[in-house]
Amino acid sequence: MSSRTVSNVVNGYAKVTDRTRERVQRAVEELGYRPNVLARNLAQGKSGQIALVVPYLDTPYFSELLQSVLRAARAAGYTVLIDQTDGDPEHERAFIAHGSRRLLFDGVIFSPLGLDQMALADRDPSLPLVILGERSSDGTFDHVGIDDVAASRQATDHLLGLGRRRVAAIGDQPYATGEAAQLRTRGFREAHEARGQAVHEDLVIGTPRFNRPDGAHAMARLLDLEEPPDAVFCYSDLVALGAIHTIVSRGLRVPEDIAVIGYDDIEEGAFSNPTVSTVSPDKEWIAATAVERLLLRITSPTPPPGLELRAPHRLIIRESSAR
Amino acid sequence: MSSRTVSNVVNGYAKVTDRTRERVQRAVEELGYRPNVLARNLAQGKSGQIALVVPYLDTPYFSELLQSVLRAARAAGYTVLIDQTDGDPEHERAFIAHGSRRLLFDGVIFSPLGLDQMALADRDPSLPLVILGERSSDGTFDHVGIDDVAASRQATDHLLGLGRRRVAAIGDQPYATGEAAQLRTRGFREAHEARGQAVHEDLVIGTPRFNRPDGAHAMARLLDLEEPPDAVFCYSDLVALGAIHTIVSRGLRVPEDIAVIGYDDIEEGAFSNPTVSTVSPDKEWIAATAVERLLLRITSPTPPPGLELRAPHRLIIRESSAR
DNA sequence: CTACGATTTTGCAGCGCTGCAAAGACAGCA
DNA sequence: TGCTGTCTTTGCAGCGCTGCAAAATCGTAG
Repeated sequence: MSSRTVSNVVNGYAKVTDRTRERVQRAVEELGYRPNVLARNLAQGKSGQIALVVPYLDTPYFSELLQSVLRAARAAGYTVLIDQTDGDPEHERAFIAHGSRRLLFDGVIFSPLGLDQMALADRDPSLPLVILGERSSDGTFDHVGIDDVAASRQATDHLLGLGRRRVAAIGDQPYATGEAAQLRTRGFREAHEARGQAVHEDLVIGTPRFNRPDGAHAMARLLDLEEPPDAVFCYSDLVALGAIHTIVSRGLRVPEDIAVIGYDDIEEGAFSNPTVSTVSPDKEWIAATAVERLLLRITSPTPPPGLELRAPHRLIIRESSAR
Repeated sequence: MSSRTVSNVVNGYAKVTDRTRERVQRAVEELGYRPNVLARNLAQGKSGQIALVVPYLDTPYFSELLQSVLRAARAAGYTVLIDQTDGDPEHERAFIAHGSRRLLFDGVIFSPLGLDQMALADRDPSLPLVILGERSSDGTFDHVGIDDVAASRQATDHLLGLGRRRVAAIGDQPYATGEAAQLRTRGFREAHEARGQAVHEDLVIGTPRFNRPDGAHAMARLLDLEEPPDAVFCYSDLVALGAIHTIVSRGLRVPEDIAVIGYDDIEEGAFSNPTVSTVSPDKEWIAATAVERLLLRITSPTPPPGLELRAPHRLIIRESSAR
């Protein structure tokens, strides 16, 4: 009973007689043998791990996503290693750049924040990569995300359809790394155009990030205007929650005085007061697809073409923008 | 220039002449050499990874914790591998039981939910382990957590101090795996005793988990009572947010009609409407201490004694229980 | 110029597994 | 019984690194 035979049995590989299989299994049982993952990794040159790299882990959107990624990876026998970049371009680059720590993981699902399209191109081409969010694929990796422009157009149109005429947008980021924000702003504008309405440029507010304090501050600025908005399209649910916090603390009502819609559909928005209307991306679909494509990329002998994968999304109308 | 010498330089080890060091570094640079982590792992029998195992990753408390753990681990040159157990006892056991996948990680920071003290004892004793939450140490692992009884006593006392006389508790779990809940219930009772008040037994409500829907349902049951409570101590902030959601949707006011206090101090509670009073455990301290103890346990030749480490906590009073 | 101790470099073995190809076992048929 | 073809088992090499001990080098003293 050679070690090689044991290996065959343990891995379910190859042709093994039922008799041998049983004998080995009994021995394994008795001796409490456990295969050494490290040795297997070395011999195969693979780690059986994938990395999920996101800017912030305490952002509900990402932690909800992480959960789904974890599930999908586990189903395929992979473990998940995580890292948070804080949006730091250097840190982000290190992860995808030439080799770096490589080998710890067989592939990466990456949600870039600080890296623009240029920096993304300069990467280790042998590292299987799936990008989430708003960088478009250059053909060497897959990109999974919803159609931001369309979703933003729908959200904005919903507010305009309510009869609101001074619709604000919170979250614009008019610089190279703010692609996601810019797509949403584009959708915001398209919705106005489609209805023949002019965008109130003073109501388009930028924020450094997409979290609660950002939303709260931006909203305060909007309320300080001579003519405050009567509706707000927020580029994330957290921004929306921050904005609502400010509105309410100023004694105004949502949605009566100001209607609000967010983006991401985090659970929190379904229980807040008021509940928050939102653009709901299908996170389960995104996670499952990202993992599936990544594993394909890892196991495929020839690199598959880089795909642009559009996840489904829908508008969820709750109290914050009810009629 | 042997491979062994390169190894010495790369690891900063041993006595190496400046001249050799330089020569090696130049070569490394030119050839773009990267050490193979997998091989090093095998040779050393370590993986340089620690695992963080929690019941739910989309719970803000855990994702905020994860973030701090990640930071601490990274500072020590370790990568973090995560797993979510969904509170499944089998899954939890597999992680700490004899060997299991072992070797993928050098140690585990574990927040058990489905495992009682008994099951916890039956584990691979060679696996460095730090427990978070409410299992007490049996001397072979460290335990990090706040003093739940004291914290709960303080929270309840705060409500009683507001002059409220019908104080409810949401989150009790009177079964083996509900230790955390039971400690909080004990604190709840102690606070009543200290003030010579009787606990209204019908106002102590159990919940299967500690999330928003649980809080919302439990609150609905409380409001359906003949004599509803005028204050509620919730065993998590999510429960509190769910409860507030129900209260408000029934047309009642927080804190005027019902005061609410939660537990965990998640960011959400600072921006909700109303903002939520809470028991704030020092998460940064917990994460840093857990990682520190775990690494000590991993690197120490003789296993250090299992410590009970009490993290600091404080009461944060916000709108939901303002006077 | 040789000898010796101290320091740096090198070589070898081995971590435990898998890929590959050779060896062995077995069954069928002449 | 002997031979062939097929299927199963085995042995060896090697993944790339580190621990250990031997070999080489260097500096200094006799």
